[in-house]
This record gives sequence, C-alpha cells and structure tokens, in this order.
Amino acid sequence: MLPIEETASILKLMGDKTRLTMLKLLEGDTCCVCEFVELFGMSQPAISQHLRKLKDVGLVKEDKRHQWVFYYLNEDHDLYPMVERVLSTLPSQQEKLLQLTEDGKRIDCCSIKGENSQDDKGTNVRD
Amino acid sequence: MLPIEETASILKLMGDKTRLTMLKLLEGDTCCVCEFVELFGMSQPAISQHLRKLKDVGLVKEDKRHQWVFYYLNEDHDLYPMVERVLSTLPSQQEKLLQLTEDGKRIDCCSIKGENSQDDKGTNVRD
DNA sequence: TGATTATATAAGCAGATGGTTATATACTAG
DNA sequence: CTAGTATATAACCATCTGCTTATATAATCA
Repeated sequence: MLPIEETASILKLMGDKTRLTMLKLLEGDTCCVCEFVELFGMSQPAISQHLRKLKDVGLVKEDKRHQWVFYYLNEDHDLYPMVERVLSTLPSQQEKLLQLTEDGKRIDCCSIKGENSQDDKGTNVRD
Repeated sequence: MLPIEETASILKLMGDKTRLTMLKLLEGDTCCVCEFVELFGMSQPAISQHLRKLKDVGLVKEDKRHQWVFYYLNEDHDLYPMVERVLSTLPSQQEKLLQLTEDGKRIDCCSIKGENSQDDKGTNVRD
C-alpha cells in the first residue's frame, strides 16, 4: 500500500473519539477490555470491536494474562512515530485511570498471579 | 468541543486518501478545484465536496481570483501544528503538480491578471 | 447579450461505520 | 464438572460517507 494510503487508513481509525482516547490511554499504560468498558460506559462488544480494528491494522497488540486480555501500543508499527506525534498533542487521560482505581475497578493481574506483589490476595483489582 | 474530540474530527477528515493527498499538495502550494479534478481523475462535484468538508472545519481557506477558486492551508487553525506533523511524515506529492504543468493543465491566474508577469497572455495555464 | 468555463449545491444511492442484543468461546474457581 | 467472569463473534440496524448525475450560480469573453 502506498504510504499516503496507509497513513489515511490509520488516520481514519484514529478519527473516532473512542479509539483515539483508547490510544491515548495506552500511550502510558496497558488496559484490558473490561477497564475500557467501565471507562467509556459502552457495551463490551462495542469495545471489543474497536480494539479489533486497532489490532487488525497492528496499532495495538494483546497480552492474555489470567482471564483478561490486556492491550498495549505496538511501538514497532511502521507508523507508530506518526501516531505518537499525534497522541503527544493530546491532553493526558491519566485521570480517567486514576478514577478507575479510586472506584476499585482497576484490574491488577500481577498481584493475582502473585508474581510481583504480596498484597491484594483474593481480590481482582489493583489500588 | 474537547480537544480530543476536535482532534478526532480532524483526523477523521484526514483519514481519506483523497483529502489527505489534497492537504499534502496544499502544504507547499495553492490549488484550484479544476486542478484537483485533473489530478484525482474524479468528478468536479466530488472534489468540491471534499474541499467543502476541509473548509467547514477551517483546515483550508479559499481565495477567489479570476474565474477560479484557489484553496490553501489555513496555518492559523488551532490544530494546524498537529496536521503539519502528520503531513511532514508523508512523501512529497509535488511530482503530481509537475506532471500537471507538463500537461499544460496548471492554472496561472496571476499571469492572466497581468499582475505578476508579462507572458502567457491569452492562455490560462502556467508553465 | 449569450456562450463558455469554473464552482457549488441538491438529490439519490450503495457501501461503510458504529452501535445494539444474542450467543459462542475461554479461562477461573469452587 | 459446574458456575461465574471475561472476551469475541454474529446478526441486525440506523446513520454516515463518498460517489454519481442533474442543476444552479458566478465570472469571463466574444
């Protein structure tokens, strides 16, 4: 595909408020589907479908851990530098993740697996 | 509108091959509708509708001269810096304009008005 | 003035998009 | 194994998109 066509197809995907916010959130974090569902107040299939599109063009990758699927930015994508240039112009969305944590809705798969922490046994949220 | 929403709406417009190429062409030039029609091999209404969308969000402005309407990038747009960051990652499309010139299809309104040149009297193309 | 050229707008249509609900799949925990 | 939780997929639907053709508007020119 010509560079201008590939760029257009990526920009089209980024040209949706939900997906653009997802990408900004993933700029500094890893999120799983149920966190996005909580954050956007949308149905789980709607979230999955957005993530599918991002995954299909290779903008994000997934990491299945425990019963969750965590998504993260694919920094090896051809157009990642362009994507990052755009994301860097956007205001941080971190406060949304902080709010999730305060609401006890943030997923912490690591503490469950007991690989990286000693606390949170018996719960499936991180804080 | 929230910054992330405004950015998404601009990216959506840029997420079309024709409009993205138009913007890249306008990065270093001014073009009129009939030049775009020639360049893209599309109907004149289709071109006008793309330009209308770009104009509606303020990404381009128009300059009516002689019987033509010339479009150019609006560098004062809020998101112009973001747009320029994206365009700068794209390969130049200048050769398309050169081809137009070779084909004698490039419009030169200035020489017609006789404001900036002494040649080309009686023709409506620049070379 | 009337013909020509350039552009814009309107209406219609096929295909894409983004959501929904229902259901399938996969993993965990008891 | 069974129930519960997380995710994906399928089917459906309303709206949006981008094109087309037809027509309107505007400027130039003979």
